[in-house]
Amino acid sequence: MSNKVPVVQHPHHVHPLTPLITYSNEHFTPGNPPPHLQADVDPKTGIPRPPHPPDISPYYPLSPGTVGQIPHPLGWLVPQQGQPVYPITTGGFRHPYPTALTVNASMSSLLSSRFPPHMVPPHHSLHTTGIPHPAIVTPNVKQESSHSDIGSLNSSKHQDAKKEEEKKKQPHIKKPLNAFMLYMKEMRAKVVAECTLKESAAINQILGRRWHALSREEQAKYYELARKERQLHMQLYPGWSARDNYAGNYQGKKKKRKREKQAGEGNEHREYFPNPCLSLPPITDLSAPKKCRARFGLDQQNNWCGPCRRKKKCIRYIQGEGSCASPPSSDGSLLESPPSSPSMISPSPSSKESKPQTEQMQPLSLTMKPPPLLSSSQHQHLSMAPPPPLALLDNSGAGKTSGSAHNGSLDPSDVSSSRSTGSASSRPISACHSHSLLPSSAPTQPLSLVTKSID
DNA sequence: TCGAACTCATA
DNA sequence: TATGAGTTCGA
Repeated sequence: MSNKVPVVQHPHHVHPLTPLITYSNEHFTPGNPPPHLQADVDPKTGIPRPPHPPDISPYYPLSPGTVGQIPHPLGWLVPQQGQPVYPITTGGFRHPYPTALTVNASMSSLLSSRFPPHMVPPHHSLHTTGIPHPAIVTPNVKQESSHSDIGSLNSSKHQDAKKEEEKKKQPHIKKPLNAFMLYMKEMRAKVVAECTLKESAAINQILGRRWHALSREEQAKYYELARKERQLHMQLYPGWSARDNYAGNYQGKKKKRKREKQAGEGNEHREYFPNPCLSLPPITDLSAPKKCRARFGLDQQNNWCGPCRRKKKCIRYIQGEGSCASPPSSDGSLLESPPSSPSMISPSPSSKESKPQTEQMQPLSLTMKPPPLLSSSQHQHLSMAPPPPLALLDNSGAGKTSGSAHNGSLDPSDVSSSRSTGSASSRPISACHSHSLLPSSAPTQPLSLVTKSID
């Protein structure tokens, strides 16, 4: 990941509101020189960059001089005397934030934020503000590849390294955000606020569910937005294509090993838990330890069955003990006893074909990152813990997530308390989920999800 | 399969 | 501080 240069990206800077929130200079971090006095050159990349205050998305095409004016976020895209190159649909995106910020503005900033001016190819000189193009990341040319000098045993490797380095010197043109990404960017903050979630993975899951809960119309807007962004991207970088981006701009970034998608695991959970927050069981990985992993532990992976090694469905116990496929059903949670009828799964309006039932049985292994290295005994402990009582979330009528309408709380305290209390409480998750079912049990607490394992 | 955004944990 | 892992979806 040495090539992933966060030069122009800062996780917290993408909040759609930041452009408005942070316009005031008083918001600038004390000690920071006034933006206009700041050197605009990124020390790392040498690329001029906008003197954004820390809170402002570096993408946001605001030059210091524009502070206070709040120009149209797409201003840089708007040719002096022409129509915006990048017409933004004014379709009614919902307002993701409580502020008066229009979604259009928000979305516009999302878009424009990726296309600040100065990185635009020369022939597309749309602006002269000298703001780096967020979609272009000049990778840090690190010395890491110089290790090939050592002995230069392998001249070919050396050459490769050089080539790679040269590649690195070329700015990396980021892919335009796809529809989901746009949606994610916009909604992340909201989800975080609602659920007080910190774990990006969990948030993304929620966002994914919400995404599918969106009406087609809403999705279409994002698709359209993404399409436009792609078009714009293509305009800005005529030679660019997703493929090229991969083949040409690929900087040798180490691939993340993607978690094996456990047979559509994600989707069925989506179906089960329309409520973004509620949908995340406190301990999603509980099921995993029931497999070879639990049995043998991490230190005996050689004993695991193949699928388990690949984090796939354990075949051994499905066939042998069946514990994986059908964990002891102590409380009748849905997880343990898959829906007997498809009606249990209320398809979201835009959901794709429902997954095979077998997939529905897949344990939910999201959100919860189990302790990095659980000892076998710990795994055993986990495996003996009551199965995640995901229960009862009959999504009917809830398929369409209406944002904060789902005000379920997954406050860890709820979970823990519910665990130690009454019978119904032996289902921590259901307790959480039940907020929507049993409103009385849950005052309006900030949503929170337990993303860490519970003691 | 990769890459996009994002956060957290770790070396 | 940098990197990897983890999640999502689209291309």
